[in-house]
Amino acid sequence: MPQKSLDKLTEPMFYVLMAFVHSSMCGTEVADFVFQRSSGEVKIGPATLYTILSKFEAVSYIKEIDVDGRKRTYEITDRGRVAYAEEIIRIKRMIRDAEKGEII
Amino acid sequence: MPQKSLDKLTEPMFYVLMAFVHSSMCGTEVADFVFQRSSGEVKIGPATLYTILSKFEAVSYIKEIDVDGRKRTYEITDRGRVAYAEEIIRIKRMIRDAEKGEII
DNA sequence: AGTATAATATCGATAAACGATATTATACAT
DNA sequence: ATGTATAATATCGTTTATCGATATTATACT
Repeated sequence: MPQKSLDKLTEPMFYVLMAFVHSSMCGTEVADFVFQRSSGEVKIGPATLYTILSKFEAVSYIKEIDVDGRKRTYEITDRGRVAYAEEIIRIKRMIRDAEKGEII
Repeated sequence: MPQKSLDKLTEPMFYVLMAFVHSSMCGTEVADFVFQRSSGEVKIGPATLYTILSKFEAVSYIKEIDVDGRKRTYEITDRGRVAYAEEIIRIKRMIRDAEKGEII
């Protein structure tokens, strides 16, 4: 059977995938990337981070490409790129829907 | 002490507030509004809906303005408008951050 | 009065976030 | 080679949200 996908991403998940679209990296590098890319607005602690990495590996949005001591490096997969692109569409739809209404 | 706010909104919460920005209404009207405004992409069932209404009333994003039999009508508050505006900013920031990177 | 309908409310299970803490592997100093 | 610091990952426990299913309640219409 085909592999399971996540029907939508949460904010931290979205930023984690964004990191891997930028480049392959390990967990702590993801956390740093997200913090910087979001200008310090989004902080992902270890609990959330490694939970998401496990989940993403389980659904094949990322795959491990290197282990060096404790350090595990992941790279995004085609499935991961698709999920990321779909999430961008979903987010943009939210903005469009909001702008259908009155300006507040 | 000042009243508690939600630090961020989920997708269904965002669409519920969007409904009240449009006009005062009751629960089932909210569900219909969200379905239509999102072109059928977002469906909020009763469990999620009334959980969110209770939460929003508790944090004063909406207030009850009429009860007619079972039907309870709510209107958005100033606090609710602020939360909605902040959420739009947050969502737009996600897109901006995504577009800082490579086009995929 | 009895039945249909509209609207709200609740149950129970699943998923996610997150601070705090623990574990593990390497590097560096003495 | 031992000890200590550091980097990186992993897990615990609590809280919050979603959501399908089902139940409850109030009104309207025979």
